[in-house]
Amino acid sequence: MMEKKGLNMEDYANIGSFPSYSFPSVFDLSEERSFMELLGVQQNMNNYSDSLLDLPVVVKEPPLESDGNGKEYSEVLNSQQQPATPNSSSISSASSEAINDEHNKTVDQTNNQLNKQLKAKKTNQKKPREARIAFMTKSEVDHLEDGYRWRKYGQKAVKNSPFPRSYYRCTSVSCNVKKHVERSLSDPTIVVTTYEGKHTHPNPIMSRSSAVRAGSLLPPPAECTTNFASDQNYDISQYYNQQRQQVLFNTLSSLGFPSKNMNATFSQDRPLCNPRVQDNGLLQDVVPSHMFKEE
DNA sequence: CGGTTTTGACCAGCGC
DNA sequence: GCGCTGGTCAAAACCG
Repeated sequence: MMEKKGLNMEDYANIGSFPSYSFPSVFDLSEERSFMELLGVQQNMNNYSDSLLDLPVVVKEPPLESDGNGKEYSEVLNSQQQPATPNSSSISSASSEAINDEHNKTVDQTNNQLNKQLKAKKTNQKKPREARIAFMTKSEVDHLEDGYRWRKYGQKAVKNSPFPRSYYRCTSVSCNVKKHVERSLSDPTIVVTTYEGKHTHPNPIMSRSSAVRAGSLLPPPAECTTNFASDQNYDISQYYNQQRQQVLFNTLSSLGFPSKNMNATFSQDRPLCNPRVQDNGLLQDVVPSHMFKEE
């Protein structure tokens, strides 16, 4: 079996320029195409770089319309995955196949859900549903900070999984955005966060200076690395967490979530350094532009 | 005290 | 019709 390595600093810096690969970004589900076919995306990606295995899949489900005949599509994007931390590269390397399996399973679950929804659509044309966007993120914490305030309103055990699914609702009045968070069964290091709906209000913590925007796919700036090397109190994994969260922000922005003045910062509690300033720290930095579809 | 989390109950959709 | 499952409700507990 091919040995796979986790992301190192060089990989991390290079993700932003990985070559374009050709696969459909829009999938016609009117043919009841299996989401398993989307695995081809991952398989194709495997041909390019091992490090791409560390990229999460973003599955964007369209809202289910009640009017019937329109074609449905689902878009698969790739956003930056939190790379393995220096101490956890083994997670990435050892779990490359696990991640693929996870992709399989998650995509399969999504497929099953969509098939059900398609079936329901064909029969009853029931109530429409908001578009859903699912993120697979490697994280130690279940509830990833995304800048919005959420109130947990439920938790359910998931069939065939020891990990419960938590349900959250945006706390802003008149904002009906919901999300649910669950851990992957086959790879508990992966958190699957599914957003439903669009926020009707600005992000409450989006007012910080753009000078600390951390949207790039670059390794920690030199001073951070230096600090990391010289200061044991500096947790470089925190930097990567912030990077990942920023990408989550940017991904949401790219997919139509409120994104004006998105000068996010996640570095309030990280005084040792500022991440490299990047004006174009959007998902486009890591995803070929042809993969985007305007709504 | 107000906001959030927890958790059992409830409901709807679906398959058999 | 029944059971299973996902999703939501709401009262109680918790917390700052």
